[in-house]
Amino acid sequence: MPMTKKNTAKPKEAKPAAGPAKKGPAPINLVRGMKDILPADQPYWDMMRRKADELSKAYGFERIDTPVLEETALFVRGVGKLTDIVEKEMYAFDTVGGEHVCLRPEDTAPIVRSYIQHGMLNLPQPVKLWYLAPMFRHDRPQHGRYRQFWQYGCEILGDSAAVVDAQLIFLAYLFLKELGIESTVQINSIGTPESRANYKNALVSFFRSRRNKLSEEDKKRLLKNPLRVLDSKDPAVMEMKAEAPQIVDWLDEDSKAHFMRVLEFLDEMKVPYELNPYLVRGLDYYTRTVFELYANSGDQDLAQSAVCGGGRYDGLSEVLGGRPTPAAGFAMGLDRIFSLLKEQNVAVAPETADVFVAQLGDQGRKRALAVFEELRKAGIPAGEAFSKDSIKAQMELANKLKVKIVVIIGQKEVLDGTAVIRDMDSGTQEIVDVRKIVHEINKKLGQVQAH
RNA sequence: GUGGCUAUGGUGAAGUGGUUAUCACAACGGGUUGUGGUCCCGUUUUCAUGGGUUCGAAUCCCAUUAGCCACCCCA
Repeated sequence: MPMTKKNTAKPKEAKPAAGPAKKGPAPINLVRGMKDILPADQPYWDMMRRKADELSKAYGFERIDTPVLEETALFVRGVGKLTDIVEKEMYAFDTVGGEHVCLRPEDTAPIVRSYIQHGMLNLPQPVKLWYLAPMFRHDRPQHGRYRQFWQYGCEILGDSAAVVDAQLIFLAYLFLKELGIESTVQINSIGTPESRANYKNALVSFFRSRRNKLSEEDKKRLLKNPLRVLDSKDPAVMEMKAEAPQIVDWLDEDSKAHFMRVLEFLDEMKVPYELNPYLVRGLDYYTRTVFELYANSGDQDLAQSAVCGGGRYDGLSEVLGGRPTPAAGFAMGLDRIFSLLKEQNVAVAPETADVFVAQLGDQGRKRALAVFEELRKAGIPAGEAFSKDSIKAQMELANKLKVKIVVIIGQKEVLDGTAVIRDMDSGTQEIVDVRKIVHEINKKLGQVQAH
């Protein structure tokens, strides 16, 4: 559906006698970066929603929904003022009441905000929460990257144990696996803010001495967020990286021990992972464990093959004005998983009715309405087209819906107190007592299933 | 935000300067008013938008918009 007409303010009325009246106002299009999830794709989304619900519950998480709109300050402080998300990707605006608000770009900060505001520290710790909701970032759209995108995430607040990190990673891995997507975990530890600061200094002085080899982009990064230089795809930097100081060597003893324990648990749970000393995350709140999950299937070269990101964020609660609260979590990009599911042609069971209620004539229609309702109450979902008069059109529709049997009620049947039951595969029909319709249909469905 | 590629009915395509723009699928209607899947007939809907070059533009040029790819960043 192309058609674009944003700047349509042009006066085009100049020629009134141009011919037959045509074209009303220009069609309204989707806002850039937005996406409709159409009925044909819903089965995939249902699969993901159901799996998220099932696994989260099984692992002791409780659902939470936070508002789409939050105070802008929440993310400026939580995610980090200098991160790209906050600096240039937020849908931020002032309300008529003068509040500074924005569409949430992620859900971890809001959840911590909620944890603090509702005194969840008085609940038995840890508090385990999950969400499945749309997020908003004003990025340049691409396949698998939209301005409104859906995330499934889990957060564990109030627990600093290494096993928590591992369990979250395992859960993310399991979610993908059970949807039929094999993935690999990339993992690293970025220590505490203090140990990281030391490492940053070492890194900066390392690259400073080789400053002339850096691109303009990387020079800027070196000033703003030195860790990100490690992410650079510049071949020159990739080479230098090998000699650059590694963060593992700068970790404090506690962080190192924590990291080792996380890895041990992952080994125990047989989660395939790769240590990636260059993995740093773009959000300021992370401490210690950071990880990303990549789908093995799909196009490996695609920049959007990262489907999940997460880590530990022990300092976030304090930054947001709460008590020190260790925590960790992950966020899963459902739009990307959806594309993978679709590419892999994962079988999704379309939800179709087995029965169709067809009617003929006004009397027939009235009786059919009652029969339809009777079936519904009996737990038999049925298709219908009560607005259509032609039996032919109704049969065509029944055929397209791939129902197994059609109940036909016309004038004659109303007078006789009967109904016609047609087996759509064999084309055979039988006349039954309309008062026993539910029983007859159940019997018939039982026979059909037996084949 | 930067660069590259692309843009033909609802969908997938053909058409690279010359008359009424082609095909398939889909949708809707019909094949004498009580029966689907096959078949036959018909109908609706297009050259993304704006401008330019030309006797003539879907076709060439420019701008805009959008999609995709890479970067940036991230899920």
